[in-house]
Amino acid sequence: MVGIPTLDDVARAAQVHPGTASRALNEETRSKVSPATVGRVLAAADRLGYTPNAVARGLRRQRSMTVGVLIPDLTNAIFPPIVRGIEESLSPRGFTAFVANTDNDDYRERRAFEAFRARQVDGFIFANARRDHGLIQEAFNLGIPSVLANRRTDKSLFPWVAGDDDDGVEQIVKHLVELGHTHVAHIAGPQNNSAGFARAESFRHFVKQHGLRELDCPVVIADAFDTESGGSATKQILHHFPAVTAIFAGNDMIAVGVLGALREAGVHCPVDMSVVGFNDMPLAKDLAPSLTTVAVSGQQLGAMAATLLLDEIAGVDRERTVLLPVELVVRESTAPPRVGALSLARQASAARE
Amino acid sequence: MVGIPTLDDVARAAQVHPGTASRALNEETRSKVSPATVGRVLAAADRLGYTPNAVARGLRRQRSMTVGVLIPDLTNAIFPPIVRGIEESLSPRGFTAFVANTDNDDYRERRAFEAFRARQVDGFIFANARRDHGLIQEAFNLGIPSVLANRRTDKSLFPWVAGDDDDGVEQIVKHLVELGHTHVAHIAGPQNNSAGFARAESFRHFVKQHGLRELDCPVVIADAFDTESGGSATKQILHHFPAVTAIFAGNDMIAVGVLGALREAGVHCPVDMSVVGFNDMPLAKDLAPSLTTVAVSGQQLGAMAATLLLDEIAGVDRERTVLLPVELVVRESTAPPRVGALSLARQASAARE
DNA sequence: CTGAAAGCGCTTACAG
DNA sequence: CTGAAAGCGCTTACAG
Repeated sequence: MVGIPTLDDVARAAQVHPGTASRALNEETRSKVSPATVGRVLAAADRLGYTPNAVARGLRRQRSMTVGVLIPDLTNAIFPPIVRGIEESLSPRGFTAFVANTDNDDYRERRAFEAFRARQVDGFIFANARRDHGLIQEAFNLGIPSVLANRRTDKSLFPWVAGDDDDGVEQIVKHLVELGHTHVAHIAGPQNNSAGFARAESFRHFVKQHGLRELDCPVVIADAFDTESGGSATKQILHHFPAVTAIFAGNDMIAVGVLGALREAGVHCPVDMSVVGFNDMPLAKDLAPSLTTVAVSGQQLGAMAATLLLDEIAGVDRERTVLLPVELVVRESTAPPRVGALSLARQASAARE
Repeated sequence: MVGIPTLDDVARAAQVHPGTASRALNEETRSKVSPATVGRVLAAADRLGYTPNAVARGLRRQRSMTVGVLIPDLTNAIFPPIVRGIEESLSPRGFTAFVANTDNDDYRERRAFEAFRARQVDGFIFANARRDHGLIQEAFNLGIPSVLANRRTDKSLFPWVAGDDDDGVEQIVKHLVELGHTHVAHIAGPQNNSAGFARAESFRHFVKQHGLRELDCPVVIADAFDTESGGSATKQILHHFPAVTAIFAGNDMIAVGVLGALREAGVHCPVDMSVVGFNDMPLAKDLAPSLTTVAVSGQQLGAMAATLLLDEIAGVDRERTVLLPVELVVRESTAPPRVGALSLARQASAARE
C-alpha cells in the first residue's frame, strides 16, 4: 500500500463495504454494526495506520471542526495564555484552531477573517474587539457563531468572556486608599477598547466612592496599551499633577513604561510613587520593583471562550457573559506615600514646570 | 439564495457550466475561457459574494494550503514574533497556519501532530526540536515536508532556520573581554536543546580564543530557559565562583532570573556583575537595568522558515540551512569590572561559603 | 472555448 | 446488520 491509507483501503482489508467501515470506525454509529465486524474493521484500521481524512469528513458533514482565532497582537504577553487556553479546550473535543495576528489593522483583520471563512471554520473567537467593530458586526449579521474574548463590542452581539475588571479596579483603589494615597492618577488604555474604557469608568467610580476628590485623581488616556504610551503619559502626570503619589496603569505594559519614565525622572518607586498594573503578565513579578497588579487567568479565559463557542456551535444555550474572578497581587511597586513634603526629585520635577 | 453561495450558484447565475465557471474564476486557467464568459462569471461571483470553498478545493487538489506550526511555549516571548513572521509569509501565498503549543510534552506534541496530519496539512514548521527528536524523525520517515525553526535536531533531517548563534556568542565574549572581564560565567540552556548546546560550545571556544582561562570561565547548565532556572544557577555561581564578574545567560529569560537573584543577593548589576542575555525579547530594553543582549529577528526567522517550507512543498530546491544575522545590543547591564577588591556584597557572599 | 463526467475521501439516509 | 448509492463543493483530463 503506497501513500496514506483511506477508508476504502480499510474496508477492503476488513472485507466490508466502505459504509460499514465508516460506521464501525465512528463511535456514535458503532452500535449499528455487529461486534465481529467492528473488531475486524478496527483491526484493519490499526494495522494500516488509518487516520480519517478530516478534510473529507468536514466537507461531507458540513462541519470543519475548526475554529478561527483573531488576536490583535500575539506579542502582547496577555494573549499567548489565552491562545493556550483556547487550544486546551478545543483539542479534547476534536477541534483545531487557526490563529492570526491582526495588529489592530482593519485590512489584515479582514484578510484573516475571509481566509478562515473560506476554510469553513465553524466559528470565531475574537480577541480583538473594539467597542464599535465593523467586522464583528458583519460576522453577527452573517450569523456566524462567535465569542468575544477579553474585549467586547458596545452592542451586545456575541457571548463575551473577560476578567472582572470592575472588581479588579475596586481592589486596586481600595489597596491604594488603605496605604494612604489620596492623589491617584490613572493611565487609561485607548477608549475605543472596551477594557480601556471600562477600567477608566470603574476608576472614576471607585475613587469617588472611597472618598477621594475627582480633582485629585486625574485620568490620562494612553495611545496604546504599550510601554511607550505608558512612558509619555507618566511624563504628563509628573508635569501636570505633582501631588499624585500613585499611578494605576491600564495594563502591565503601560506599567512597565511608567516604571521606566519614573526611573528616568529620578522618581523612586515605590517610595515616591506607587505603581499598579493590570493582568499580571508573565514577567510582572520579575520587574524591579516587582509589579503590584491584578491577576486574571488568561488560560482560563481562553478555555472558557472556547467552551462557549463550542456550545454555541452545537446549539446549546449558554450564558452571554462570563466574568472571571480576578485577584490583586501586592508586590513591591506599591507602598504608603511619603509623609510630609514631596521628595527632592518630585519637587525638582514640579519646579521645572 | 439561502446560505453560502457555491460554484454551482455562480455557474447558474452566469449561465455557464460549473467547469467553465471554475476555470474562469481561477487565475491560472482563466486564459482558457473567452473574455466575455470570464466577465460574466466574475460579475456573477461578485454579485453573489462567492468565495471558493477551500476545503472542497483542498480535497480535490490534494493540497490543503495549510501548514502546521508546533511551538514549545507560546508564553516564551521569542516565539510570538516567529509565529507572526510565519503568518506574514504564508498569507500572501494563500496558506494558513494551524498553531499548537506543545509545552515540551511528548504527548501533547504527538496529539497536535496527528490532529494536523488528519487535517491534511501540507507541511510542518517545528519550532520545538530537541537534538534527538522522535516525532521529527518520524515526520522525516513519512516524507512530510517540514522546516525547523530556531532549534534543530542533531541529525540533519529538514532545512533549518536560526539566528547565527556562533557569531552572537563571539560578539558577547568580545564585548566582555574588551570591557576588561577575565572571569566570565555562562548559564547554558538545557543541553538536549540545540541552542543551549551550541551556545555553550561557542562560549567555551571563544573564551579560550580571546585568551581567557578555561578555569576562570565556568559553564553552569540551567534546567530550562526560564527565570527560575536562571535564578538558581546564579546562586550557584555566586557561591562557587566568587571571582566571576560577568554572566552570559543562555537567553533573556534566564537573564531575568539572573538579575533577580543578583538583586536578592545585594550584588549590583552592572557595577559588581555584568549580565548579558540572548534574543532581545520585547521587554529586554525595559528591564532595570536594561539588558545587553543579542538581537535576532524572530519575525524574519519565522518568515524565512515559512518560505523554505512553501518552496519545499512546491518542490523547489533550497539551501538546507539559513543563519540569520544577529546583532549585539549593548545596554545598561554590562560595564567594566570593578577594579581591585571585590565589592562588600560579593565578599560577604563569598564569606558565607 | 465549453460541456459532461469522474473523482478527491468521507458520511448517511435508504433499502433490504 | 450490511450494501449500494448519492452527494458535500470543488477541479481537471477528456471530448467535441
